[in-house]
Amino acid sequence: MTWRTTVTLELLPSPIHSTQRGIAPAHHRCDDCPVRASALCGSLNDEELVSLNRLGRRRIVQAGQIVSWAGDPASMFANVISGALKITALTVDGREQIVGLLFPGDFVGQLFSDKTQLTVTAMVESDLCTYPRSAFEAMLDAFPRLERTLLQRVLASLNEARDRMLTLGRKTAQERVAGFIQYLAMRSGDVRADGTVDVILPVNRTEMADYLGLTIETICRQLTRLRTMSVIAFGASPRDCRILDSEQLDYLANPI
Amino acid sequence: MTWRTTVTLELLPSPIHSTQRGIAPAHHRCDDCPVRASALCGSLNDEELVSLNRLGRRRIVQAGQIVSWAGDPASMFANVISGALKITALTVDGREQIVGLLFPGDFVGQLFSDKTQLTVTAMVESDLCTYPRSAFEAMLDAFPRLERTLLQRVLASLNEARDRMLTLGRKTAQERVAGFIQYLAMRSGDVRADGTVDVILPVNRTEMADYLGLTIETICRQLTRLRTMSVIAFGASPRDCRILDSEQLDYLANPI
DNA sequence: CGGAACGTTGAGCATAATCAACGACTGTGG
DNA sequence: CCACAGTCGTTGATTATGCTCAACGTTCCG
Repeated sequence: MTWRTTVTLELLPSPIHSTQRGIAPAHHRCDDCPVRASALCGSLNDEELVSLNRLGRRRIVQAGQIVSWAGDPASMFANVISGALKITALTVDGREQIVGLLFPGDFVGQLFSDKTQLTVTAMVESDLCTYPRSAFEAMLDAFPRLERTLLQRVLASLNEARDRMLTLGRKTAQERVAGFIQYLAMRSGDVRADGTVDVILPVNRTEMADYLGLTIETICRQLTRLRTMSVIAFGASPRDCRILDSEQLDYLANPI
Repeated sequence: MTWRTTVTLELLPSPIHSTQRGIAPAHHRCDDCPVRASALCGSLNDEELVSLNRLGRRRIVQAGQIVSWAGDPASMFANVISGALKITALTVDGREQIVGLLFPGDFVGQLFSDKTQLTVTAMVESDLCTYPRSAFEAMLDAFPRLERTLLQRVLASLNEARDRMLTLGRKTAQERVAGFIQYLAMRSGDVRADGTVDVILPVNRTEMADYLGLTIETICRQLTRLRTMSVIAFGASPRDCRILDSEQLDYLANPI
């Protein structure tokens, strides 16, 4: 049994045929929320959480479904409980750029602004904990620690956005692709006994291209190149990636 | 007297031979601060400003001088009183991307984070109102309105950063250059009686290239192209730009 | 079996980068 | 005063990187 034939996709539900349907109960318990520690709510104590609890509604969005449209009034705010979403910007003639990815613990939504130029789409079935925007803004007034945590998150997002500007403005295709795999490995890679690292790509080739400002063909060619160089290998699915040579990958992502 | 020969550079002090030297008095009056309305401090009342006043120090930085180095401990926070600065990110081999421009009323500095990967450099002689980072963070605790204003600013910067990702990842050289001139016109253009708009480019060609993710030669060729098409014209200096055909410029920036 | 979505590979092309030369302007020092 | 160096901006010739267009393979369902 080789890596190439036996490894299966575990982390991500298939985008095509998700089985779960329906809407979670209106009120849920924050106590056993899987992202309580990592989400914004982590800055609140049990007592304060009760207020939030009353406001929050669970919402399950299917793969491909749009959560928030560019140009729409920004009326919602939400925490991601599970799944994966993309934030995209579009040119008038339809070229797409993914400007951010959202995973469990991240938040969605424009605050203090009536319109958004961005679209949020679920890439796989995702579970959101949503609040009316105005109610959440009121919570920020009431709980300074919540606001401070939000500020820190937004500052971190801004730093990440600026780092991505360097990638999009100045890096070659090879550096972008190698750097993306490296970033995913750092974020959620599984280091194995022999030093190789398993990474499940959370996006398909098209999304990878839209994230890195390249075309799908260029993504494929660069991945093939990395595979030919034995820097990475693929498992059963083209989303199961194993890093064979982290040092070389780092060099390709950040040459001299 | 034609536009091409008579218009002079007014807004920006020459980057080469600035005459003013020295350091402003340690304590200044916020009352007659030129950016009081537009800077973060605008959210404070007169009484609260007294506390800030005690902490702030004026600092004049010369053109080309670095205010904050990538990798340095982030110990300073400042408001821009006058001038223009750039925030840059660098690849390991020295390619540069300008990830943000700073003008009077904007703030400089990393908060709640011990290191920064970004470098801030004065493009022309600039006047800053600086605070020790820790002291400013304490002010945020004391004055919730200050923190709220900061949060709104950072959210706006994040939106701008994401918009720039679309430019850097998906737009052509023509769209980038036309869009940049359009952006400057919207921000600080001077509309004339005949409908043309005067814009003083706050950056030289190299900085324009580093901002738009292009080379200096491509910038020149695109500007020449716009000039040949009579969409823009240049005055005495290559930084004095006049928009002759705003409609066409908009079409070139956002085709179909 | 057939269609749809996704992924890969090839051939040719176009956009922007690279390399090079030159003009305008400014300040410096002989 | 003029020669010179330095910076900035412009233009030309050539190249290369990544895009476009096209074909085809695989997988998964209906």
